[in-house]
Amino acid sequence: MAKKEKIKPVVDVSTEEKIKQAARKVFTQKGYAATRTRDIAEEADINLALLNYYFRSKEKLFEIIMLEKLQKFFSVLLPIINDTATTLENKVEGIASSYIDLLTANADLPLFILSEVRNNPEIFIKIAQRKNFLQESVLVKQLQGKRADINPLQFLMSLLAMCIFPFVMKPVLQRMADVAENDFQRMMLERKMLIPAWTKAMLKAK
Amino acid sequence: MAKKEKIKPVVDVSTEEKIKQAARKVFTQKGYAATRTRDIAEEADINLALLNYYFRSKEKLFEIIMLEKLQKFFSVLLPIINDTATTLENKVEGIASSYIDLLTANADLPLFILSEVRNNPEIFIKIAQRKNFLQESVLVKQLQGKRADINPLQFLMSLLAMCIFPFVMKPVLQRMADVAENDFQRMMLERKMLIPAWTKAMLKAK
DNA sequence: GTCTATAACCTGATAGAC
DNA sequence: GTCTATCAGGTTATAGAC
Repeated sequence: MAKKEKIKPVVDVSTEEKIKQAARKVFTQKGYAATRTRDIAEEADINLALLNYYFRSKEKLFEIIMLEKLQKFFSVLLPIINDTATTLENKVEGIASSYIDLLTANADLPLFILSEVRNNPEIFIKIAQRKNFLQESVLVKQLQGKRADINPLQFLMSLLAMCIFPFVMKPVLQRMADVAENDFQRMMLERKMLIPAWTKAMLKAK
Repeated sequence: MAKKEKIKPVVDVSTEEKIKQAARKVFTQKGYAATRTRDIAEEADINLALLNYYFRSKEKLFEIIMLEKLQKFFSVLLPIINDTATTLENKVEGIASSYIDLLTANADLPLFILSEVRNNPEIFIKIAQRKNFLQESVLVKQLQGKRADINPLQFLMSLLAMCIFPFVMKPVLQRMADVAENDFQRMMLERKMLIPAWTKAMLKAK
């Protein structure tokens, strides 16, 4: 349980939580550098000084939000790829389904993480539990058992690409391909079926 | 006429060009908001005032660089997808090969474009020659001829994802999967073969 | 805990000498 | 065209009253 409030009505959250919610929104939308603490204060409907009272600095607040977001992003992946009870096909379905659900509700999450990691690689080390958690995963072993001739990272990268990239491209798609919000969501739902079918075909390809 | 130099030795470029080169580097590395005009001036090894003398403002300079980068990014795609003389398979090979070459030399190009478009959608309209240039392309028609039951955008999105996403993920990969620069480049070369094979399998999948 | 006022600093841009 | 010096405005952060 991340928070200690017993029952917290949605209409009356603590000031600290209001600031965090606002920070989540503004940071992910605009990125660290383009965000002013005033934007966050205004969004949270609180006084600017309170931000520093609760979080000391913009940077400290950002770090909290970023760690949260990284956690969110990877907590989808980790339990699935190391599940010894499921097949490779199950895992692919699970990853596609969970990521598409997560990103449908948080479309700006991947672009936020990726662009901030570029400017701030250090923060990324903090959450990376251990290096090579991908290569040492059950999924990779299953992959190698099935197709020893395929570099597992190549496959994994394509799988993640098909799940995540559409959300990174979303702003572009909406402008260059006239894809409305409805259409986009329908397409992402369809993707939950397409990705397992396509990756299955990829693993059969010679 | 922006410049009058006929032949310009690499060792002695004009001040204007030095500023542009520096701007290309700093803007793509850090993004618009995190870039200070002082960074660019320092990188270009010129006086800060000269930046404004030649380009009026940070924003104007950025616009020039961004248009250049968008041009670069889409000029790979446009001629290929509308070539009536090539097959669908040829087009996939061409896209994979050209994008991987382009991005190997300009790895931060996609993340730069994608993250700046988020903050500044207007500039994007300027270069988008016409909407729906994807849907109206020869490639989409060929796709529909082959598999009328597949949404061409779904296929195209996966194709571009497999070409571009690895470069967006590159900073993450290098930290979470311990992929060195050499390994990464080898993988991208391998991808030029994998993508045609995989997309072919995808189009056969039922 | 919350507010107002302000300090301390940074950044884009320009004036004016050369 | 290029430089130094500086301005004007904005930004983070804090001091101090309530």
